[in-house]
Amino acid sequence: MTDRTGRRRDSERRDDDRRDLAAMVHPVLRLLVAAELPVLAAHDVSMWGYSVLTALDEGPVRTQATLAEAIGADKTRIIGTLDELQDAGLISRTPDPNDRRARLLSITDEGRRVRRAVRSDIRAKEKHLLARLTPAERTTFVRALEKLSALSPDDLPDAQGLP
Amino acid sequence: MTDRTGRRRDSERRDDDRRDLAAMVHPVLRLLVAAELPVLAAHDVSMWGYSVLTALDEGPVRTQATLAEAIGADKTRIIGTLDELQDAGLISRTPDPNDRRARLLSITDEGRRVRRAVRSDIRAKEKHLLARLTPAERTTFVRALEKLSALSPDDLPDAQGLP
DNA sequence: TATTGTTATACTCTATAACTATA
DNA sequence: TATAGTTATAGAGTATAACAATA
Repeated sequence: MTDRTGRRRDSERRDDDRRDLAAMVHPVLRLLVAAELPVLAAHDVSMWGYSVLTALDEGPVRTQATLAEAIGADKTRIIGTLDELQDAGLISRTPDPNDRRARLLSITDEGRRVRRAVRSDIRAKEKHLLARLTPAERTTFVRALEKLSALSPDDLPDAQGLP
Repeated sequence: MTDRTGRRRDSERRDDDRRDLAAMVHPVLRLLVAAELPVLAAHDVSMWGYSVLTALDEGPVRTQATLAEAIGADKTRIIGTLDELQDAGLISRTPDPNDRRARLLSITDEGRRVRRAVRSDIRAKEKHLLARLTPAERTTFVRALEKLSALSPDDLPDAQGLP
């Protein structure tokens, strides 16, 4: 049934023998990032910059902290990114007249153009990777990813932060 | 058909409107890592340590560089990890008598025990996450991950390193 | 006093290169 | 001289805390 080290033979492989999810997801992410970096570089946008453009293309945001949280970043570390995007004319960033502490953030037409150009190039590369899957696998894989990526850490068991 | 900003309404959503894969995979990995860290801490193993144990549980390895490459790490950065694992008695690490430059690496019985205990705990947490998917989605998702995680950077289009 | 954004500091991770020991 | 491993250094990325402006 099992060999000396406790591993099952291929013919008897069960779901149990698979690697941990993280051990599979990590290389996949590495692959995707490797595919994206040259595209981003060609369009002169950083990874965080692209993430910001994507978020703002969904609609404007009233504070930088909100935006930072939306893309899973620290509020202090997107500042440089916002500076770059603003200098490049890809986003607009002005103090809220009603509360001058906050910065109204929105994507510009040029920003939208760049974002979509980048996305189109990335899509093309993703297509090559997803071609390794059957059409049915592709659809299900993407839907599963959408579901799982929408979860928050609070959805983990025992994830209630210690008060 | 599309609203002012070019977004389609939900009822007409097409595959095209999905986020980029990396934008979905990244949060999923974050979630998985958040789930794993407390487990690893409870067993006094680092993430890299666990990765090494997993690799060595597949069988012994003759050089550290080989092991490093197998787990996608730099050969210099697993040294500390190997020190810890060895001190904890979880791996054996001895010079190859035939070529004393190389280090024969293998997992110990205790290492195997720890690795499996960790894996079992991680599996339990993964189960909670995968419960968000239907059984059919689960199976397909895992299989798709297995396929994609097996790809190398060379499988990307235009990935031929410049000579 | 509380909140938003910014800057400064330190800390972690990683990569590069220099070194040792074997061959 | 070439290879495996180690150590040292520096660099990038990130988080923490202090600060300035506004409310």
